[in-house]
Amino acid sequence: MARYLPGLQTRDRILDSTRWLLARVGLDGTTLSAILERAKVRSGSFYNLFDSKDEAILTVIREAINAVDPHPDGVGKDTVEELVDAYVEFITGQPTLAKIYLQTAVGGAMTDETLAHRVIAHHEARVSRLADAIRRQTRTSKAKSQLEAELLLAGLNGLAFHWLLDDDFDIAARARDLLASR
Amino acid sequence: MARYLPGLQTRDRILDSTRWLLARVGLDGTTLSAILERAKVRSGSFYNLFDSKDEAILTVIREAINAVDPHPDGVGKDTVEELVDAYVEFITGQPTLAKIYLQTAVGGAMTDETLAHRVIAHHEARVSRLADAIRRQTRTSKAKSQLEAELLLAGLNGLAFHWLLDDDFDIAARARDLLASR
DNA sequence: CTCAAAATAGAGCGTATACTCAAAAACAAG
DNA sequence: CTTGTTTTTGAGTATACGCTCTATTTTGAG
Repeated sequence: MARYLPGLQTRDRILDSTRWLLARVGLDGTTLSAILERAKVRSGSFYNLFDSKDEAILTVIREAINAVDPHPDGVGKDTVEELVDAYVEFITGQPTLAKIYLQTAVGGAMTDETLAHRVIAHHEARVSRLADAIRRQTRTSKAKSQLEAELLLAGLNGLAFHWLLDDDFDIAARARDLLASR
Repeated sequence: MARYLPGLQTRDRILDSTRWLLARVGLDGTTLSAILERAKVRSGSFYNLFDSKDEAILTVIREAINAVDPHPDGVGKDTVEELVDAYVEFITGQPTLAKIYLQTAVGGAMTDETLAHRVIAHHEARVSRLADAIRRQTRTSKAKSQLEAELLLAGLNGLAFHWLLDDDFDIAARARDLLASR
């Protein structure tokens, strides 16, 4: 058995627990004791692996932000439809991370400035990638495709927002409608 | 001086304080002592006027949800443009309440079930009102205008979302673009 | 098996929170 | 002014939080 494996395993258990709690009960509900109980770990072990409770939480949130951007290798090749599908799949397939992502964005809690910038940066990256795809397919001007991408992504975020409120909302169908209505 | 006036005034001060704090520091930061300090009220007075801290917070949140729906008298008359303008004005003019509204929607914190239903109900009311306006102007079918309204509102929510992240984002201009792109 | 390093356990600490309550103060009608 | 009511005060309580620390157990290479 590799040497530092047990520690890494409990670290994973802690992050799993934190991720689960963040999505279900939000930032408030994600208390240390809740994390510990779910991860079956005692506080001493926790503080051998993380400097603070916030470190565990920020680790999970960063992971959520990164997860919004799929297939980083396919930049410059994918179609608009593929990008929209990828977004919907992310939202519905990983509602846990999706919720955390949107919660972080709306902010209020977790007043970490750098986190907000990170979300903005990711948002802009997704806009320009979408704009590229639009430009490749429709050969519109750069400014126009940028605007179109911005509006499309706003629509998708709005749909995600609605879906989080209402599980029965058919986000995939509405995303297709959104694409068709362009 | 009217009899129960002083009590009502401190009640207002408390709600003002709560509203301000909810928007600036979020739900977490809105502690009792923060509310008390800002309202210049001691805990005893607070608990003469509210049963709990949550009661004050929920009062403010309900107010925020209701504020999303402007001019309830103009139902059946307003144009799509007017409704979109009203939405943008609400968001930019009352960012405090807007932020609380979106935070409530994304949820996580404040696990009040009835609150989520309230947000959904309001959302649906706005969709159908928007759909009516669309129908009046374009004479499309009921189903089609309903869908169009849903997508338009999703777009607006997405833009609001972006604006909350980034103050410099020109939500009014983008909302106009969104209208123009239909 | 031995033993040093790694990992866990869990009692305990300081602090902040929401909330209570008895007493004092402010107030307005008679 | 007197009096009963409303309002405010602020010390005090119980609880939950994040976190520390030492003792104990587990681990795995030699």
